[in-house]
Amino acid sequence: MPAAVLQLEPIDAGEALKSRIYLRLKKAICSVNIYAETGESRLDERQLGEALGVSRTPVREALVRLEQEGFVRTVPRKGAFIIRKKKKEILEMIIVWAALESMAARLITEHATDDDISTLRRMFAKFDGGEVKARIDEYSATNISFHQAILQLSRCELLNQLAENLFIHMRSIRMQTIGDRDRAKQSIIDHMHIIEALESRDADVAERLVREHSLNLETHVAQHVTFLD
Amino acid sequence: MPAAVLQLEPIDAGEALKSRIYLRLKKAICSVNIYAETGESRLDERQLGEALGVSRTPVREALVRLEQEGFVRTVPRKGAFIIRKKKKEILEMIIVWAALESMAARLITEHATDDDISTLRRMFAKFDGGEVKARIDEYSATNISFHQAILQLSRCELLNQLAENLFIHMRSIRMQTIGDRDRAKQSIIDHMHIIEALESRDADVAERLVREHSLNLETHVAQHVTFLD
DNA sequence: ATTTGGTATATTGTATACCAGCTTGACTAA
DNA sequence: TTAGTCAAGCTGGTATACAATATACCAAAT
Repeated sequence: MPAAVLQLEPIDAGEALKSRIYLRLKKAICSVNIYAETGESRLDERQLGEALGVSRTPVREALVRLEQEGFVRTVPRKGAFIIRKKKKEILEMIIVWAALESMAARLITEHATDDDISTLRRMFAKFDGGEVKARIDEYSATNISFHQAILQLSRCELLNQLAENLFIHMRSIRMQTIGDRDRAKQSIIDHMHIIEALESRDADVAERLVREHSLNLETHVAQHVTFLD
Repeated sequence: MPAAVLQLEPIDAGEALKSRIYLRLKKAICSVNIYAETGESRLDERQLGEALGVSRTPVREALVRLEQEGFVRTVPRKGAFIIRKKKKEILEMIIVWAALESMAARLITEHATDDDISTLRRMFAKFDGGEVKARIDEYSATNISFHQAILQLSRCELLNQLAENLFIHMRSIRMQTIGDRDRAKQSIIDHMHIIEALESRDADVAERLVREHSLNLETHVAQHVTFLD
């Protein structure tokens, strides 16, 4: 006699402790790690393990991953510290970001649907009046979402993944520079031009505009940012 | 009295076992991991530790790093396996590589010395005769070195670092496609154009040529490569 | 003979034990 | 008072022990 056929999902046997710990720590770091922070930032393995109810081993493996991603630095015999990037490293990150995001823009012109692109335009609808400066915090969030959306719409997972690790730092930088001079106003203008290029499916222009937008940020940081180092 | 100021290099306080193991394993994987390999590719923690004369713990931490970088995949309760990328992932890597290398080319036109750039040209001197196909293996090595050199001359550490992790896969792909059709011949032509653009410090052209050179590889792989999956 | 279930074994995941190197602070001597 | 030394205890690095699970093999039943 035939056995009864049950439709069963395979149970998720894994995503072991180390992965869950990794995600917890990353989340915690991302929500704290503002460059404004001043205090010491050492992560005590025993303390973390105790707080999470596990031993040091999986905590250490999570820390190794975080180190590999550039979120923490472990000094032999001293411990793991949340990283605050040097200005030079920030500038390099912006350059790499420019490379990744401009390629993403190129891919969008080739692969994305019109509907996808229209979501970008809708993000800025509420700032049509032009009073950007008055709602600078709100605009800052939109600004950041815009750049994240560019990466996601590229439909290139690897591009997304690499950008993701730069993102936490980029977010801090963008938040702390958006208020300078009339960068917000220029930002919204740049974004509109980028959207127009995407809508007209002009890969070369879209790529160039995105790159220049990022590299402008790089120049600005190089010249005016003093809160690093 | 003011203390004498001595310029002292910080001594290398360790680079603990896990780092050295990590480098060893990475090197070993890079030198073996050809997509031609067929056999099982599991890495036995105990065995590795024994071979290196250490316990499993530092081996595991090295494996976590390698996993994070995409060289191995660990399956819960089963172990770590050297990764063979799917075709889709290879294509994404080539796209990301194009983004990184084209940005590197741009940076070269801005930062590199004439002497730096001349080293690129010298790499191809021995193939001046045009008999590339006869020495395809030798040319393949030069081809790969060329792309590596572009990244290095950019003087952007982060760009280099990110490209480094894609490199092992790119190398395999390049080695296995350089013999197809007359790709070698076209390759050397492309490279010369790239060098000319760099020499004339034309950022836009250099960037475009590098990008197109990579994306041509992507198209070729998409259409003709069958040894994946 | 084939299939099924159990058991033995091997291997990873996690916890704990132990070691080495710093850091700190107190005590002593100049 | 100050500098120097020594000891104790933190803290991370490594090794090992224990638990959980996957795989392979074998025996028994149909």
